[in-house]
Amino acid sequence: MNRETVIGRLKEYGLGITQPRIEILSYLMENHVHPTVDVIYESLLENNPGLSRTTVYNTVQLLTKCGALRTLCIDESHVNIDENTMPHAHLLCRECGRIIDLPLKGISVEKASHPFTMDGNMIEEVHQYYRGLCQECRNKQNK
Amino acid sequence: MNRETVIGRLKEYGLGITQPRIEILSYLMENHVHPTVDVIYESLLENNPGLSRTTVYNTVQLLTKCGALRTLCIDESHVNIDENTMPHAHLLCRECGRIIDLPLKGISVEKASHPFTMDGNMIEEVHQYYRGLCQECRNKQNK
DNA sequence: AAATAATTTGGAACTATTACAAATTTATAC
DNA sequence: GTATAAATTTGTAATAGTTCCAAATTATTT
Repeated sequence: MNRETVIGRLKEYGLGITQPRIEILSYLMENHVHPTVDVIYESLLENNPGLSRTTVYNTVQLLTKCGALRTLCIDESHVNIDENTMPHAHLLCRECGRIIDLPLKGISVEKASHPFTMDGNMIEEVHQYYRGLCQECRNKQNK
Repeated sequence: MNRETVIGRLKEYGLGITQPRIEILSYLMENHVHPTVDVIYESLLENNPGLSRTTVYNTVQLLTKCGALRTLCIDESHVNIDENTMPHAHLLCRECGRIIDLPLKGISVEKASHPFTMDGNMIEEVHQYYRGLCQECRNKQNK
C-alpha cells in the first residue's frame, strides 16, 4: 500500500505519524482477512523486528476509537479486526475458520451507519453474524 | 423453579441427573439476565458451598452442545449465557451494561430456527446484536 | 450392596489482553 | 537544523476468563 495514502489516512483522523502505525494500517488496508491482533503482529514482525505486541494492541484500539476500524466479536476466544467500516454481516465458517463478508439483512446500510432509535432504545452499532459452512467448504464436502 | 420440571428438562436432553446440573439449570430458568459463568457460579455458591467453577463451565458447555442454551459473544471480555433458545436479537447498553432482548430483524424466527442456505452458504446460527443506550438509560440522561 | 460409569472438584496451566514505567521516537519551538 | 517537550513504543509483569487433568466423589447398573 502506498505510504502516502496511509499517512494521509492517519492524518484524516488527526493521529500522529509513526512507523508502527503506518505498518499496521498498511497491513490492514492490504489484507482484508479479519485478522486477529496476533496475526497482524506475527505478519509484521518479519519486516519490523523490534515491533511490540502491545503496540499492535494499542494501535488497533486507537484506530477503533477513531472509527477507522471495527472489532468483531464472533469467535469467543479472540477479537477479529475489520477495516471495512461500511456496515455488513459476517459468516464464520466452522470448517475453514474464515470470516466471510455478507450483506446486512433487514436494515439498510445507510440507516446502520448512524445512530437511530428502535423501540425507545438508541442503537449505535449494528452487528449481524452467522455461523455455518461457507460455500467452498460445502462443495468440498459434497464431493 | 420446580425441581421436577428441571429434572424433566435434563432428561429430555438425555443428560444424567446431578445436583450441580439441577442447580445451574434451575438458576438459568429463573433468572433471565444473560449471566456470565462467573455470575452463575457466585450466585449459586451461597447455597452450594462445595460448587466448583469448573463444574459451571462444564455444565454450561454441555447444555450448549445439547441446544438447551446459547452462548452470546457481545462483550469481548466474556461470554454471556442465554437460556432463551428462540432466536432473537440483543442490545448491549453501554451505560448500564445490561443485555436486553429484542426481536430479530430481516429474518423470521422460524427460518432462523433451522439451518438454511444463503448465497450458497449454509447458515446454522443467526446472531444479531446492537450496542447503544437502552430506553431506561436514555430517559435518565435526558432528565 | 458392590462394581462400574459418570461427574465433580480444585489447582495448575493457558491465552488474550491490559497496565505501567523506562526508553525511544516524533513533533514543536527556537 | 538542533534542542526541547510531548507523544509513542517497548517489554515485562499482571490480570482475567477459560480449559486441562488427575484424584475424589457421586450416580447408576448389576
